Amino acid sequence: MAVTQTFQRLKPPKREKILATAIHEFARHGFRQASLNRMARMSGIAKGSLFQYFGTKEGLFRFIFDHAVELIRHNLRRVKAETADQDFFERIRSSLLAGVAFIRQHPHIYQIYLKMLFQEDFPFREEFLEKIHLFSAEYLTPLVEKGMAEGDLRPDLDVDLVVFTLDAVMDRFLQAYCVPFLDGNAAVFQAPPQRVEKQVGDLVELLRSGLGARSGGTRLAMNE
Amino acid sequence: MAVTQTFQRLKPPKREKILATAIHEFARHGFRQASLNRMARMSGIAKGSLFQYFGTKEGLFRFIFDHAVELIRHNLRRVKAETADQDFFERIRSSLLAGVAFIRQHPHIYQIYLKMLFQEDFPFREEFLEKIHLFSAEYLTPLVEKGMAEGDLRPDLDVDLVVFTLDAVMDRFLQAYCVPFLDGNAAVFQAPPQRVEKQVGDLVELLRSGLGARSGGTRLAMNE
Amino acid sequence: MAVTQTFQRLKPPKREKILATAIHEFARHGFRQASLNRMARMSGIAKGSLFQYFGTKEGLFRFIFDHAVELIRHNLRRVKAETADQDFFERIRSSLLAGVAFIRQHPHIYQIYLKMLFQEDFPFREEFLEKIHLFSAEYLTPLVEKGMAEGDLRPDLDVDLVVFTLDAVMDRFLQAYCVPFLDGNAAVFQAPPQRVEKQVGDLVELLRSGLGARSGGTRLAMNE
Amino acid sequence: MAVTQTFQRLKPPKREKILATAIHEFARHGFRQASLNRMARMSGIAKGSLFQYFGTKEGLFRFIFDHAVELIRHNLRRVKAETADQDFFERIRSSLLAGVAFIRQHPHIYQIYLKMLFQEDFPFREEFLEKIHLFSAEYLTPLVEKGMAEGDLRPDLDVDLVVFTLDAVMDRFLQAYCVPFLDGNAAVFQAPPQRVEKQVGDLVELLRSGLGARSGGTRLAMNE
DNA sequence: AATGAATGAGAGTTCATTCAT
DNA sequence: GATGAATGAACTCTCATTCAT
Repeated sequence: MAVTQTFQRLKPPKREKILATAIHEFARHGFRQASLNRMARMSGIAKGSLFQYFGTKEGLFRFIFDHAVELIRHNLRRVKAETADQDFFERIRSSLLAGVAFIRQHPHIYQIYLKMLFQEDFPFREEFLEKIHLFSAEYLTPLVEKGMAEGDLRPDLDVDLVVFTLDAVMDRFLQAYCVPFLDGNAAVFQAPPQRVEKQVGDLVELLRSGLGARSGGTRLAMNE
Repeated sequence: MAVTQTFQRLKPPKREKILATAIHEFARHGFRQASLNRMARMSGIAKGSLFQYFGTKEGLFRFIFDHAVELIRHNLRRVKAETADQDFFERIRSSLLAGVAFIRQHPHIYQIYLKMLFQEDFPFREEFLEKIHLFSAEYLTPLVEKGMAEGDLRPDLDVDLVVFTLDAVMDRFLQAYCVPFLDGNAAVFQAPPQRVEKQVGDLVELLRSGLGARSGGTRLAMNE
Repeated sequence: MAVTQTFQRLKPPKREKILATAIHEFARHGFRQASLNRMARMSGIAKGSLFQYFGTKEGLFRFIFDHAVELIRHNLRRVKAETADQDFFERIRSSLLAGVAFIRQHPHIYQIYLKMLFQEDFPFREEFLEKIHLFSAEYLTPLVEKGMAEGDLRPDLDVDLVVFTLDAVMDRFLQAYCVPFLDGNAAVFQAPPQRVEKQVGDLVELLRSGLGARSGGTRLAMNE
Repeated sequence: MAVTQTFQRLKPPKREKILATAIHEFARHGFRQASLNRMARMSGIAKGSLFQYFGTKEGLFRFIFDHAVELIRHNLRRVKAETADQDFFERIRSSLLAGVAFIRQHPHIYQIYLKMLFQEDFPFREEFLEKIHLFSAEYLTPLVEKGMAEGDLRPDLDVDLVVFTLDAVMDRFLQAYCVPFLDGNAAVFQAPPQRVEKQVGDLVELLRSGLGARSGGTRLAMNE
């Protein structure tokens, strides 16, 4: 167990304060460079207590990590359920908007995610990489399969390749759209809402014209 | 100048040894966590000498950085020139293969690149981000424009959106394909050559069917 | 605050030991050349602890500095009060003797004072120089003014010039008398007490004969 | 010998350059904190050469030191000779003005002098202190003795006490007047010439009224 | 259970000095 | 004789972790 009962039994405000401070610190500095000294100072908690609760720095990070995974998993499930009756490209649009909303709400967690992606000396990196494959494996794949079954997608496409491509494009869109709003210091994320609708819309239209069943830019052109 | 003449005048084997050790160290640990102590120990020189050569840790990194930028820029130019007469999608295929080859040859540089992408406290990160926009701005954009002018691409596409999509897909392909071969410790990159050809081929075919002039749309139109 | 509560809460013997060692070190070597390594070794504590207590080398020096300023200020006030009813030249004599006694009791602080006077790269040097002007401004000036008002001094004298001269002579006397007893290494200050009385006496008599009311100036004025 | 013949045989411009740079460096940073690296860089001379010429850092300082002592001694002798026919207080005035002129011409040497006064870890400090007693012993004492013999000074004065007082006052005057003009960085010494005449004049008048033959002392003597 | 003082290894950096060229 | 590359000790400072209170 990465965290003691002692911590779980703390009064919620204190627990939240510690959690928030730790997430903030790891988001700003990554794992190795994060300082327990700073965390203790900023959360007003004794340094020794942190060790009592989490054993080691790694134990604390483990706790944050699990917490974040849970948040994300829960979010994906919710979006999946709420969009079950939409057409394929609508679901993609909704997923992207949900992604932006999530990052807007939890910017620090997204920063930790970005850091973990390529920072090899994070602990659990292997496990982390496996877990984010959830997105493709558990989220996108069924979506694409359903989309093909229901005729929203061109029937000649390879499912895995489509999943790969969508994953790449969507992930990169989130990065391209959100990173500029992540303040280097804190988590100030305020993107103008009208712009994101437009940009997501354009991207989804491109995907639809390339992958959609009734697609084919030329034909549309000829029709006009 | 980030490096002294002293370093440039060293005997090549020694110079290479120091360079290789430094690249290795930065690739494994990022900037902040990289240790000049380790570098000195591993390259068999005195710690003080590193400072004589590069002034500061940042100076050393700057040197590695410029070296890498030069390597990449040179590579891109070469590929561009060598593929000038190919059709658009052939060029994309060649670019991807060249990318894989480059990473295979310089795995540590690729690791540093990946770390710099999201590790906020790298020095020169701003400059770095500007420089990798070269890829889109100076490399992909002209390619796409020429592809559209010569009728390889559907004429209804927005150039910027296509560039964004290609950038995302190609970058993610390189990550997806190459990262598993990057040993956490060192730079052991040995991917079976026949597989990369196949995978690049499949990806390019998907792009062609989605974005190519004679792609799905027309055929679907004929079907009706 | 230049020093943490941590330090203030230490058991007095340990606190004194650290303080004494630090004063000793700064007295011997000045600021830049003083070594926290040595201090830690000599006071038998860990190097890290010094930083826990004082934050930086400068913080430690700041603490010593404030401590010394307080000592000196307190001493001056005490002497001023205790000699309030004496005639001007008696007060000067008492001040000099008090100065010698102070240096005898706190030789290291006097050494630090001397170093700060002309060692330009001490921290707080500006502040320090301002503070020692206290001596002239807050201590000597009122003394001289009272001395003139009460007819102890020749009425034709310029107050500022007298203050300047007294400051110079007294300061130089303390240097000339005390420096030979300051061991280069440690703080061995043992001047034969009977000699200091004699020397101070002689000096004050010279001052009296030059500046005293019944001396030359007035008579010359009358002669003209 | 503190300096090799090699150095003495250098072409004068090079020799001067090295000397000037070294004086500048020791003036700015004192002995320990002065950096041979910087000296080598600023004088355009190889670091190794400095060691060839002077053996050690201390050897170099020794050379500067002797050079400075020679300059000062020469200056004192010149002033003494040039003022041989003046009255005592005129000579004091001339000496002060000559002191200001010397510092104006060699500000760096004066800075080194000030640093050596109280910086205990200068090499040769003992020897240095002995040598500056030259001023009192070889310069002031004969002046005072002659002044008394010729009736410029009150006959009741103790020669040593007068020498001590003059030494203190004159030294302190030079410090008080010149230090503000010594730029912390370089040696920019530009004091308005008309002011120094006035200030020296006032100080000398005070001395004359206190110590001069036609002042108080005689009358007191007559009173007895 | 909570604290925070103590620690020591390791970080980047500077520098006088040596010595092969 | 002149050079400047090489060195390693010492510097200030940080930090995760331990442990007595």
